[in-house]
Amino acid sequence: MNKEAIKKQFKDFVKRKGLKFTSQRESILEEILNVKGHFEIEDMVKRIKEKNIPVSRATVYRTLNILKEMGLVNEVIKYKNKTIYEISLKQHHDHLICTKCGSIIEFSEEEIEKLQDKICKEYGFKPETHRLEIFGICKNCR
Amino acid sequence: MNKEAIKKQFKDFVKRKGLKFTSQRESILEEILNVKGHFEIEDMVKRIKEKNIPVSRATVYRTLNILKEMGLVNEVIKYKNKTIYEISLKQHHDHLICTKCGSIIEFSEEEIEKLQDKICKEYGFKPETHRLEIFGICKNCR
DNA sequence: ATGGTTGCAAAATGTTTGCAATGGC
DNA sequence: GCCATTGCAAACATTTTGCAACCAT
Repeated sequence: MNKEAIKKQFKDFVKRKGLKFTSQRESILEEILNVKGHFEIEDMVKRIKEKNIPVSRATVYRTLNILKEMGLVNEVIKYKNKTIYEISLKQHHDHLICTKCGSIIEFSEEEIEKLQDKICKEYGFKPETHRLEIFGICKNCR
Repeated sequence: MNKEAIKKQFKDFVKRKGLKFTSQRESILEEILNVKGHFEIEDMVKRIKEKNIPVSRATVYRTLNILKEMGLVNEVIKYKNKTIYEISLKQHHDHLICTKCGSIIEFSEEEIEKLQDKICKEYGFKPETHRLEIFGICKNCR
């Protein structure tokens, strides 16, 4: 999906909720779309400050919450008391996190998804999202 | 494993590291052993305060870090910016977390563990711990 | 006696919020 | 013009830390 289509999707979502499509929200979305992989909010704030885009930290946090609700970004990892997000355009995947260098490697495994569904059924649990994080030492750091 | 054995194990670990086995550390460990399931640090602090055990918040945090390093407790969940711990005596398991009532259900699935090992091998990644959290709505809340 | 440990309060970190001014629609 | 939104700073929540007094070994 291209950027314009996503932007429109966001605009529609916002309007449907009776909210407004402001220049700040647009800027934040654009910045997020520029990032390929994962990001932390504080990095996003810094990036925005560096580009002199007039958006405050509070607005970044508030917009991220809307985007999360909309499902365009996912809270993927909680590590060292920080939340790391990613844009959720790709197929679902999970993460290997190197405890030495902090690098994050993505993987996806259809089998694991299936097993999770099976388990949820067993417990009468209706899954919304999930997060599988494997912590360890990556190839480079070994 | 019984409490005394665990306590000894902790004592040995601490000494091996050139640290000291203090009454505060002992009290904290005892309190943790009294809890069956999961706990948040602040709850632990409250519990300790209520029992008039002379241990400060800072010491609870510091001791938890030692216990985590030792592998006796695991950071199991990061949810709403809180860390939830559990004692890691039982077999490894993962969690279903109800986003409505906050209840945590444990499950374990041998197959998932195996698949994770397989993936780590593929990536040359040496796993240390992992965390699988499935968020959704539990049976009761549906 | 030595050097790790404690409690305290202050600081650090990440995130949320109240409020007056602003700006979509 | 209405009402959501913004920026700011203050508030919050969780966790860490500097330091002087303390205590296990």
